Amino acid sequence: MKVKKSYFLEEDVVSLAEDMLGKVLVTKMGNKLTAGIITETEAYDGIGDKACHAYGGKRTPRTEVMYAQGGISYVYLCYGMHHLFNIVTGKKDVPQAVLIRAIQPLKGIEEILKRRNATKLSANLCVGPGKITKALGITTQHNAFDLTKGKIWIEDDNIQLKKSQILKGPRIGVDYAGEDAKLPYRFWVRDYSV
DNA sequence: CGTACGATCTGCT
DNA sequence: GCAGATCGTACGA
Repeated sequence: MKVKKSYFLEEDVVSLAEDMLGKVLVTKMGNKLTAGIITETEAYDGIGDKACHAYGGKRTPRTEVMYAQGGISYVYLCYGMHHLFNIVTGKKDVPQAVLIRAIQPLKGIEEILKRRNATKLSANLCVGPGKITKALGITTQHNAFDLTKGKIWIEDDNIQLKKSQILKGPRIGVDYAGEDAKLPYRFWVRDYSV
């Protein structure tokens, strides 16, 4: 079932990033339904986190959406060509977000393959933040979407993961963040199989 | 207004 | 393993 708004508000962003492993990210673009199990996430923890776009309370047209109440999307363009999908969490004016880095394709596999320009499933097909947006058809047009109402949502299908399957470590590509680059804010599932 | 660069991926070697 | 792709955003002038 679809998760409620309150899910995105009640815990801190780091706990949520870990908890989102095993949840299902679903998009419905036109009549194309695609979904995948979330297998890798990263937390970006507000104005005190040097790796966060809102570090130091920075507010720009791009980051503004992170200051809204949780439960909406934050999609932005990276390296001029990749759309990265984040889930805003927490209270209004607290700019936190969870970056979805990898999924395991679950529904609409054919459509996912078509969008990814692939002919068969492979281990790396939807591993990497730029790949999952392409696979699910997410672009910057889907920025600031309400994840409890629109064409993008999160489902809790009660998929059980063992504690021992969940690993954590430093985030990727945030070397510029100094000490904060070392924080264990990245979570992923190992040995994942359906 | 001009410019430098990024929470990356792919294809070729 | 490595370079090239490719452009919105942020920031300084």
